[in-house]
Amino acid sequence: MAKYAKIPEATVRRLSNYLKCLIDLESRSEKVASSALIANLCNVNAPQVRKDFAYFGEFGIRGMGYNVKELKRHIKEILGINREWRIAVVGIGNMGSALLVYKDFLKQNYKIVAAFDIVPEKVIGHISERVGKPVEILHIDRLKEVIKARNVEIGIITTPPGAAQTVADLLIDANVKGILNFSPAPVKTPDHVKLRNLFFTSALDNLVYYMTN
Amino acid sequence: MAKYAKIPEATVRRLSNYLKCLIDLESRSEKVASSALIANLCNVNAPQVRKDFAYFGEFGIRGMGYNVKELKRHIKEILGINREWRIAVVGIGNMGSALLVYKDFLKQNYKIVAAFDIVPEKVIGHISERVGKPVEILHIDRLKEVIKARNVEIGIITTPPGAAQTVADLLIDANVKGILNFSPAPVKTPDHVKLRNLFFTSALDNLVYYMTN
DNA sequence: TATTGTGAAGCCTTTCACAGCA
DNA sequence: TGCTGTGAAAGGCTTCACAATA
Repeated sequence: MAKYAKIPEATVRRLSNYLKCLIDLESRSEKVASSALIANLCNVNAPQVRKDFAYFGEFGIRGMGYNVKELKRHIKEILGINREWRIAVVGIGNMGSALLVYKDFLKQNYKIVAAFDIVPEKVIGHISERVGKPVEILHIDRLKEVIKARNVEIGIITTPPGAAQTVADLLIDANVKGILNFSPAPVKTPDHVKLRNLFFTSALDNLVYYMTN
Repeated sequence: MAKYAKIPEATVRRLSNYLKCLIDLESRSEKVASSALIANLCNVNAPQVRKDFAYFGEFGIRGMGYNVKELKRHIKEILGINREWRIAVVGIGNMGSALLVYKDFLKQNYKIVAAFDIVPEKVIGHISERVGKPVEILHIDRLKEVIKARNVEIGIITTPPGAAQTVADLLIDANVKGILNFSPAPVKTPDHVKLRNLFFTSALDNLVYYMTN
């Protein structure tokens, strides 16, 4: 851990975008990409791209560009996603059940190995009708036990906002190391449990700001 | 438009977080909040909060804090979300149908007034079973016509990645002013159509980076 | 007294220009 | 020749300390 020198937060944020572009390039059988091409695809500029990559080594080829496959591997390594991460989803409403079958997670080594709800009987129906039963929905009472048994490290919260903090506390108590909160309520975690809030309306708010101003 | 002086991008990003906190405070009947309280709820620090608010006026009360309701109104105004925004969702799979009934959109004046798919007959079934029929699912051939008729300004893309750019081009041609892309493929728009990509896996990538490092 | 609003300092990030290399 | 890697400069953002004031 802490294998690389201090990398700017902004760079870390861009790395997963670069990764998306590289996956796209790979799917189009492109072997090599210049910083200018990547910059164009990711809506940044070329020196930025080069500087970002330079933080974790020199592996471009002067006069040519970057090897797509190799670069992809490097980025995955630096982000720490070059291995499987086991995830639990809590709150199996519309959003939660959509995540349970979200294909992009699987592609990227994110594996949902547990799902919880406060009324599991209620939700099993509509999920199995639509998408089969990707993972059994369990009562939230079993959260701690199952999270330990299945080596879950990340919890995703997709409950209504009122329940978000309660669920976060359950996840923290069950020793997850990170929480991704999709519910539109801010949640608090202690320092040793990393947190990311993903508010859909924030993305819209941001879009609207730049549409208006 | 451009009513306020240049506001840092980072500040704009934080504004919708502050808004979420204020909504939360309001629901707990808090009338006044200090910068320290807001900072704590939003995981930033107090001078940051004050500076952010100071960009668009002076409306704190020294010795007291900020009036929650008034502050909320101000932030909504600056973000441009003090009016209804009409949205179309394209691609009614699991994620798309979850968005169609996403309650937080409604609460915040975001109104989904159109939904499109390439096989509308196929998806109507599973949606109506689960959540009623919030809005009729139409064939994507009617996108341009319906978007104009219903005054849609924002398009949300929830198709598989392979279709994302094609759909973006349709939306651009139909004269939307902004696009929110949920599909895990980068999309390009001309300068006059604002774009925001919302990659779920990026949030996880980011979380994992800070869990690992 | 408590808390805001803010200039100035410090820090971090981006951009630039070009040396270095395939 | 073309594109990377990078030091230095510029720019932007955050933090700090404190004056202002309800």
